Amino acid sequence: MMKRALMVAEKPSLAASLANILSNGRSTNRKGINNACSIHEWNMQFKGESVHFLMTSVCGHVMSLDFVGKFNNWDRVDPAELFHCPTEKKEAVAKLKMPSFLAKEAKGCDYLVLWLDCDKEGENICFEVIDAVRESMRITDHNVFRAHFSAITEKDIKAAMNNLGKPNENEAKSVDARQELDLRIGCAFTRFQTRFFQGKYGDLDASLISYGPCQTPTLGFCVQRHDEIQTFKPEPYWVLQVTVQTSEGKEVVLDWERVRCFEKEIATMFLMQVKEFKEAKVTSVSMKEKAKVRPLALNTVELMRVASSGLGMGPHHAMQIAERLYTQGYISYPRTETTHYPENFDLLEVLRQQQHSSDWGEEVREVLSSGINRPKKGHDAGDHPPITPMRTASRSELDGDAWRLYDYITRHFIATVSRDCTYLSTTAKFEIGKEVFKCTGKTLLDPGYTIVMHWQSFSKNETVPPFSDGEIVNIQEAKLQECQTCPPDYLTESELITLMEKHGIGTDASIPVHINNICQRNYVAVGSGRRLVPTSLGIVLVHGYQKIDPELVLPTMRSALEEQLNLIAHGQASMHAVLQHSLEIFKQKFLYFVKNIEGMDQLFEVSFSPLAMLGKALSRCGKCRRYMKYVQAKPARLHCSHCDETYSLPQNGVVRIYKELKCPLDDFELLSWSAGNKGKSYPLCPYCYNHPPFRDMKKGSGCNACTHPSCPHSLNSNGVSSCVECDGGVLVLDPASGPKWKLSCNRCDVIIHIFDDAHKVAVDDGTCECGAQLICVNYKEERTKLPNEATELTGCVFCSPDFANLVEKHRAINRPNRMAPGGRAARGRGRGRGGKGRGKGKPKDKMAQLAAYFV
DNA sequence: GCAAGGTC
Repeated sequence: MMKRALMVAEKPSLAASLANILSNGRSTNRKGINNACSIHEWNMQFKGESVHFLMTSVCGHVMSLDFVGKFNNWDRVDPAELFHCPTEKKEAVAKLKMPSFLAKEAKGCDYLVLWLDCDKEGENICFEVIDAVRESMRITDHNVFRAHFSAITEKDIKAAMNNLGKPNENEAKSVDARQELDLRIGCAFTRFQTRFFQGKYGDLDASLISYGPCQTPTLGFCVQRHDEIQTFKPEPYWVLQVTVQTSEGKEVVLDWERVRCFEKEIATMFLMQVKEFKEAKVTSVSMKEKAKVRPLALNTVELMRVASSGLGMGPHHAMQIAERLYTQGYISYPRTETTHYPENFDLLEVLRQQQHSSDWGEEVREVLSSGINRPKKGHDAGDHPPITPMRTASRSELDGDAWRLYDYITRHFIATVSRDCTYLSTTAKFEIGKEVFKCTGKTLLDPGYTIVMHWQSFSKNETVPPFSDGEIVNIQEAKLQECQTCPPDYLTESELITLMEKHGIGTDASIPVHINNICQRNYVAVGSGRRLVPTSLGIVLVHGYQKIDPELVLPTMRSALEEQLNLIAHGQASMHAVLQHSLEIFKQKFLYFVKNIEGMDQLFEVSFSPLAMLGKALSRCGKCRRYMKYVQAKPARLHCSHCDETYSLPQNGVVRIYKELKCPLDDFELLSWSAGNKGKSYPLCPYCYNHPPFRDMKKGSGCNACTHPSCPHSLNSNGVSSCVECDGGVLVLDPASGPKWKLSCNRCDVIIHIFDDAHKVAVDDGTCECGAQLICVNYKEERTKLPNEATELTGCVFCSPDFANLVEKHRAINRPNRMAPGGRAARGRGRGRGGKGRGKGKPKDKMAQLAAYFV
């Protein structure tokens, strides 16, 4: 039987190109089970025999790192634990079913050839792929290969195929280490600061106060510029300005060679000296041919810079549009670091496609007829060719921003093969006494690429009148001009991208994400000219880090971390050693930060208002009976200033008091939540919403204990009875506890299990002499445990003899009393074991589920 | 709900 080889690329587009090259255009194509990846097949000689090849791809990382389930609970986990708690790899995008897709295609394969991108992330994905196919094919040292390629060209790809190597485990491990460090450090700091400041201030206007080794230094750049502006002290200075008249009577303003002077007396002295003369003498006229060079081929970072500064589009938005242009076939792959066209890149063909364009066809035809200029030598990062147009588009087929981006990409491409713009730079020097002045001008020789990139062309007034050596001209005016030094302006997005690139913060793909993050988290706002103006939250955060531990916000922190990771990649240190070392350092930094958070808090105090000062009284607290305040600013929440407790609420809706009713479990006044005017509303108890009373009930799952007519927890309904073991306690029937039904008291620690295997249990309308509500139980006929095969029984769990055999009453051990005098225990009741199913899901689903138990 | 990195 013919042997089979599975080949895997990093993304579908690359799999298609590789298959096309390797099969000489003879591959067949089918969709994979996840509908995202295609499989290209053909036969080809390999290792001396004909082999059936399958070329497919992943979509970036197959797996991603996360904490194991219970450590994702912000309430129960101390963020310091995140530095050592267990982690696990989860499928990066569950709906792509990537591991099972790969496993399926690997079945019956004899070879695995990895065509992941040739960088550390790609190396890491190699091992994710190997892990995914391990069960389906026998993986040995001899049947797994790694293709090393530096450009998607026939020459390079075929050479890679003929010279396969092995995946680099050290590089992959360095990525594993990076993932773990980023996860643990980022989440620990984020959770701590979010909790700390959200519990104190009501007008932060941010639901998350995040920290990240990339996003925080990014914010740092913006705040640094803000500080420079704030601390800037304008200084006056004086400029000696002389206007002369040419022989043709034209006025020309000369530039002073000393440029400016910061002392008025001295400047005045120079002026007096100059004033003694009526004429200026031209001492030299020099002319030099200079060039404005054509641009380098376009890569992602440059595209983002231009989109922001030239087109007013944010980098995130620009990349979304670029991606759409790419998938529609208008441009080449838009994520690349490379600024150098591959040797066999058909520049002429791409250019010819554009020659009939009504927008730049004329310029293209000119370039074609005069012959293309060899593009400037750029940098080949070995990833993808530079960004170029792939087919013509007209203004009508692309909408606004898509057209503007396509227009730029195409003009940029044409410019890279156009001539440089050349001009004559003329400098005339003048002497007035001992002072020297000059006047420079530019005369266009050849507009070159600026015809197509017209916004870079010369303005008309840059030419200089034809002075000649030794010429004497009249001085028309000499005066001092008083000026002031100006502060820098806020950082433009384009400048920020340059800074990030320079300091190695983020990658071409993640730079827009980080910038987007700090905007969305309300740390910076985008001002006019796409300048990034930090908000008071952003400023206070950065100043706080600088006060406690400046390294946390330093751009060098990321590169220091990368240096450690490189030790792993180069095999100079084990992953374990590096992780242990770096995690220990950051854990100490974290603990120090927590201990000294007061320093940051002092800054918050000045800019923000404490929760207690904000909001309006809304509903009563179940613990102290005082009114709690509703804080409307994001995230909406309730705050009891007497108990100093904050209760989160469902977001993006309207919260009102609900009929002045109280929750039977904890005496908190009930609220009604509705989504806008026409949206559905449901009642909720603020305490139960934060501390679910039943096991399996997700925090924040909506109506927990309330008096909504259809809510089973209501006293008016069927879920709650009085407890007669204690004074004033309420027995709650846990609707999710069947078939071992459970009633538990919210005041004493009684738990009553009843009617194992009962089909349905409900609290009846009737009341027993002892004061408890009657309980009604239903069995299915075949499973009844009642005398005479009855299927229904109503009675009291405390006194009815009929119930004696069916009730099991005990006291919970170590269960904190929900209404203990010293304040309510934080833990809810009766969440004995984990599990899934009932009690989960959206509020409305849960209502339906609960209702089903009691109707 | 959290990071950063791939990519769709």
